[in-house]
Amino acid sequence: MTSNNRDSGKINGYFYVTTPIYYVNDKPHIGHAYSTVIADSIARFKRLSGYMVFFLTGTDEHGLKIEKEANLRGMTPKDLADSVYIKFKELFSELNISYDRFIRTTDADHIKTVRIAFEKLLENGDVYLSEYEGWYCTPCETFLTEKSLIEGKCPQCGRQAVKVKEESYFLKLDKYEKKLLDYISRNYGFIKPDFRKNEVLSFVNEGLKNLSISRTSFKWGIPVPGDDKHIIYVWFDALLNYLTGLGYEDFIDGKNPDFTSFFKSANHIVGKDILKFHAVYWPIMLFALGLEPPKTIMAHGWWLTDGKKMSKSLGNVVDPVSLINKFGPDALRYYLLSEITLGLDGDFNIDNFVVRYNSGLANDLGNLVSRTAAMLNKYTGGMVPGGGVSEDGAVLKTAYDILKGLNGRYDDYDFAKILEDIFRFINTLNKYINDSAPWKLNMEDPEEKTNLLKILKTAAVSIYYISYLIYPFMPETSGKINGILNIKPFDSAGFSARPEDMADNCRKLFKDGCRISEKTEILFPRIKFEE
RNA sequence: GGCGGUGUAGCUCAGCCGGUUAGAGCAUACGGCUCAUAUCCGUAGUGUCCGGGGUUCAAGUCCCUGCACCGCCA
Repeated sequence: MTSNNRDSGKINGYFYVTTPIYYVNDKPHIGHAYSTVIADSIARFKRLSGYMVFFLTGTDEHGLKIEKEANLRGMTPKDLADSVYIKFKELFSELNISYDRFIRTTDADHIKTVRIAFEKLLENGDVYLSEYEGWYCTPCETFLTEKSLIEGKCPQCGRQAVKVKEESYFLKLDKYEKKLLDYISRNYGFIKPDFRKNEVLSFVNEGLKNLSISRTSFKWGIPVPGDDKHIIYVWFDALLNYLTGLGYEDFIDGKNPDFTSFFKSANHIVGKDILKFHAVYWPIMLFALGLEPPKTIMAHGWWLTDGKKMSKSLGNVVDPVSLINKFGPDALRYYLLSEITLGLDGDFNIDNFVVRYNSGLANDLGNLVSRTAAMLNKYTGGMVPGGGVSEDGAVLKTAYDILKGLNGRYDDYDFAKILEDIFRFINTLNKYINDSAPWKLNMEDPEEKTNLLKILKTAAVSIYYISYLIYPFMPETSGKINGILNIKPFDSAGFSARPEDMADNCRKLFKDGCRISEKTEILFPRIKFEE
């Protein structure tokens, strides 16, 4: 699973990407698949570009909600976590998620990291013991201001808030308020997309109150070092997973030289609902620990079902596993990534899914590969012509133009645009084949033969480019295409190619021609609507 | 209540600093091809660019206002 480019001699930089860690109170839905696929795609692209990549995902397993749910089911919280965590792991395996580590907040090294961090902040005074008096929403584990209550109820969940007075540890937020504002405004691209940045800025501008980071009302969690009756707040615990995953403990001991380089490049992929924790509390925790904030917090939108928010009570929760079983992992990945632009919400609709599958994947891409392979086998005995035959310049220029803009598009997480470009290229190629009509050419005529070979080579080389371009989004399909072309897949050990290397790469690769495989697999069988 | 955003073809959306007949994909209709997964390619469209007012030689694009929807905060 792990792959980095340390040994390839072509290190292009460091890249650290994380998903949220998923709460184990319920099995995974399509939103979990979405965050994870985003992270996987960028991780794959960066690896392919020669970066040292570390990709972290995992599960968040502590907190009152888990304790309660476990009690309800008559099991221990850890047993509950074990049973749900495995479902996430299975989903990610079926989705071909190339994570380097799957972290659990119950892992021993994480618990140690949290304790180290807590003690450190206690020592430097950024965490202090005090007393909280006010309103509290038990299910949300959130302290509420009197003003925010709606008829005595929690504004978030609508349930009865209770008045509490208890001892609690607090994290100094006010101390770092200015520093945070400064950091956000000076670091373009820290919060993506941009309109979310404004929301965070206005939130911080209104002033931050110190954050309670311990609870005494339940047991399931990490106890405060030296003060066992306090359990560390689930968010303080959870956010620190991003440090554990990189080996914070070793870093503290001076045994982790890559830690700083990796963390500087951190990209946290999060849902819009947890942006505040990542863009406000997390950077302040890091300031307090003497670390720099991550490079980017990328907040994506939500998946709705037929226009409505997914919820168990509505019974409209989309199960990613059944979709994968029916349509394959890449069909789901393609749909998730192409249907949503940047940070906006998307609507999951199964009819639309099938339409997009048939028109884009089956008809355009799948059929292109299929017709090209068939012609090669029919006209040249399966040989892609070598260096003596040149490709059509206008067609390849389309590919070069996409490659030129690729790094920037990835920096913006603009996957929908990249896929749009790729599919425009696929159309260009289909049109090129139609217009030049190789089936009308006569192999016996020397001039027509030259032309035929040129057309087929253009198509084959272009398909290799397409395979490269779709690899981060649809790794399995890319692998199948390379299999048809008889070329090693893009995730072969030691292989890396930046977009700007691809032209050279292709020249070498096709210098002596190559023989494609005889039987060609249908990449995406058409789906009939009756199904 | 405060701040911000959105409203463009049947659907999903693109339209940067205002400038020729307003665009793309999907869906629809018709035509072409047969290498291919009954696939591919071409052509045709339709739009009071939310309503109203204003600035300008010129506004979907700027300003004001009304309506509708959405986000963050309270």
